[in-house]
Amino acid sequence: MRTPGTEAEAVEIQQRLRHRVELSGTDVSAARTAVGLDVDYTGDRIVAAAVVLEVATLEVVQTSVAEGETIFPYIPGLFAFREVPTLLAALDGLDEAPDVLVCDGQGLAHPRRFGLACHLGVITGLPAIGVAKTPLGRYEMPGPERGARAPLLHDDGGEVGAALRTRDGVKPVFVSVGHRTDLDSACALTLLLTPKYRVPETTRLADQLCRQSP
DNA sequence: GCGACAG
DNA sequence: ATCTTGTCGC
Repeated sequence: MRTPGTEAEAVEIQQRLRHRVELSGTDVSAARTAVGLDVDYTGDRIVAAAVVLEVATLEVVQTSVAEGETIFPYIPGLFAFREVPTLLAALDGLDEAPDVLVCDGQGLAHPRRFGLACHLGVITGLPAIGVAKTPLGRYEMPGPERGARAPLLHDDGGEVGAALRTRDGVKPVFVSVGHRTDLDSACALTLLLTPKYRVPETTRLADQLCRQSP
């Protein structure tokens, strides 16, 4: 997918691709491997990192880094166009495809139900979930214990994700389906990836890796 | 029209 | 995302 020249063109691309999202098919909590994806900005450069973990042990299987130029501006709702090209390059550097993509941003929890995790899932054909640190829409507050969850809501009232508590008494993360899985599986996987910190190990390690790769 | 708005 | 110290708690 080339970088859109205008905001309107970007929206058209999302409208066209959104129908390819599959909302079931894989229990990602049974995945053997999961890849964490994140980027870091430095001036007009962008560094993307992919870290593959074995879900059962949380041990690193492989890492990959790619660098590119920041072309598309940051626009909430179109944020994926800024990061997708370099993230795909990082994924290309992996020897074998991971079982699921764990993205740092929204999946269906997006104004057009097509956030970053949907972009990456549909383009790669791999199961994908979005785990964001802040939500785009409204949400109900889950109970205070790890594992508690409450609906993340679209403006039209539909449930597009979940506010999921990954640590007792700590602000929840915002989980949504990206591609080829369901919300229950996505939340279950997120809990497997958060034994100690609020944010999934996949995302934490990818964040560390791209942050230290100038 | 205005504000809010993933990273 | 980034600008930014010390502090409280497990």
